[in-house]
Amino acid sequence: MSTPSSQPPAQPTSTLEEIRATRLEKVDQLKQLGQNPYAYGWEMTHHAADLQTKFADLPDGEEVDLEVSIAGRILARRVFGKLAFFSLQDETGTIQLYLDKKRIEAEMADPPNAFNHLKQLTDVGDFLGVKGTIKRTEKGELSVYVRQYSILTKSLLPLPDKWHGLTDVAKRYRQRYVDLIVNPEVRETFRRRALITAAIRRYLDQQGFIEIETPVLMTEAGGAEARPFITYHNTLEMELYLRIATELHLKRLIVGGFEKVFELGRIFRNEGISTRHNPEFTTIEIYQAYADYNDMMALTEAIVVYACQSVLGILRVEYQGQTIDLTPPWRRVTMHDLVQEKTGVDFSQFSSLSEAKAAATKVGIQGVEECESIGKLLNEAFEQKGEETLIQPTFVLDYPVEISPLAKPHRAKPGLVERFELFIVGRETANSFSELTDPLDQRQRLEAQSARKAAGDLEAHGVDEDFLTALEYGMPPTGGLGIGIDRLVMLLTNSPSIRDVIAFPLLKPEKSEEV
RNA sequence: GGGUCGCUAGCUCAGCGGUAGAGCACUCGGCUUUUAACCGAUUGGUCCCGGGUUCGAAUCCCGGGCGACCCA
Repeated sequence: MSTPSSQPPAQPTSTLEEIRATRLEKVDQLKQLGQNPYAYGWEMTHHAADLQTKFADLPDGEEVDLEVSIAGRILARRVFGKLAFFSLQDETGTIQLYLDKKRIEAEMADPPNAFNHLKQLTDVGDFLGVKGTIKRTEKGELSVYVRQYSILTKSLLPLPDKWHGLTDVAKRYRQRYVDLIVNPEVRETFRRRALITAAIRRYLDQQGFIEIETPVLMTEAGGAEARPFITYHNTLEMELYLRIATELHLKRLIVGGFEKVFELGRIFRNEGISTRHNPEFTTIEIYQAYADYNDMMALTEAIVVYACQSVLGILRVEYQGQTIDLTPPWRRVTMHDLVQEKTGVDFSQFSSLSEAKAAATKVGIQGVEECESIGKLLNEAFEQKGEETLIQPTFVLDYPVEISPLAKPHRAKPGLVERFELFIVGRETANSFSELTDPLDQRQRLEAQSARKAAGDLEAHGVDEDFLTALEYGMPPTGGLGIGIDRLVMLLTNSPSIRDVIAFPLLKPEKSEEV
């Protein structure tokens, strides 16, 4: 006895493999119809956002006799018997497609039954090019009333749930392209990041700075205290380091006669990963001849203000529930004064290390015993009691010489250097000095560091002899400034994690390879 | 490095010792004003991996992997 059935039995199509197979069949069907499922291009006249703006005032139910041509990815399909609505997403936003069987089949000879093929052969995720007129539907949705369409690229894999989207954090970072498709705010973050770096370059260009690219591969890491990545050059048969800073090369350019140089680029530090640290990150370092750290403070304010205005248009920034006011001038406070303010201890009074240690212990500073100088103790007290309290932008000035091997001695305060760091939301966002130009002093400081490297300090580096040679030719008085671009972008995009502002952050592979 | 939490269908999640579930997506049928379309039907699983306890483990225990948050 046969089962009376007018319907073909439904095939299982729910697993990823089945969905992919179903869509590959559609690819074949398109080819059989003479349609290329992987087209070569599309002539666009408009983007979604242009149309939404241009026809913002078009009344419900009205059509405009303007032929437009757009393209994008199908994000949603609402299909009826002889009518369908698709949501199409391009880089600028989304717009609805109004797909009417009667109209499409009157306009399109190829393929035959164009409306039915559209229903059967398209999926959410496909790229579609359409031509049509503008109409706001009775229900008030601005739409392109389609005359002709072309499937530009078939998508083989299903997108995440249209309502809940993709929330699994690891998956968002591992498959950022999916994250970008379904989470519009992620695209906005990276668009803003581009606006910020473009604004910074534009500002510096206006001020007469030029950008010069310096080596990433170095025979000796330097310019900062950090563990470097080590790589290997085959034909030279030597180990090379990935740069941990751009400082030493940019200063060579100042020696060479450039007066205003910078580089905005990637540096690499072989250290831990956290919401504030990625092994590769972006800094800008800027050097200006005949300037000092006071000039650099003004430049820092100017750059950050310009970038913020360019991307947000205001200077009061909402960040994770706090309001950060970037209106200059920003607070300037010496490290000594700040530590005294936070702990009640005036470290400039002490004449002996033991005296200072006793006072530091008394106010609850940890790790006092490891500090071998008053300067390190002061810095320890600042990091433990000061840093995280600096929510509004604050320049902290005049650091101990012990932790600042590339900065010029303070012109008035013995034991200190002319250096500042900028803190915003408790995070170090910029670092600057009046650059050390005395080659003999510089040699002493680098050799002391080199001795620490020999003693096993993995964050210390050997002496860069060529850099010292450059200084011996003579470097003019110079102000230097470094800004952490990722942290600035976090602030201006209200992103809690550095991974939110790096398109492809480093993650461990999901499955460990054979060991 | 330490602590806490998480990992179940393509996506979002429930189930917490007794036959693996829901919504969405997919597939099929219907439908010319939807927008999380709707109605009906079908389908879909290495419950992160490996051990152990148990008559029986997604569930309990141990180890491992990956991630999130906090701490150093």
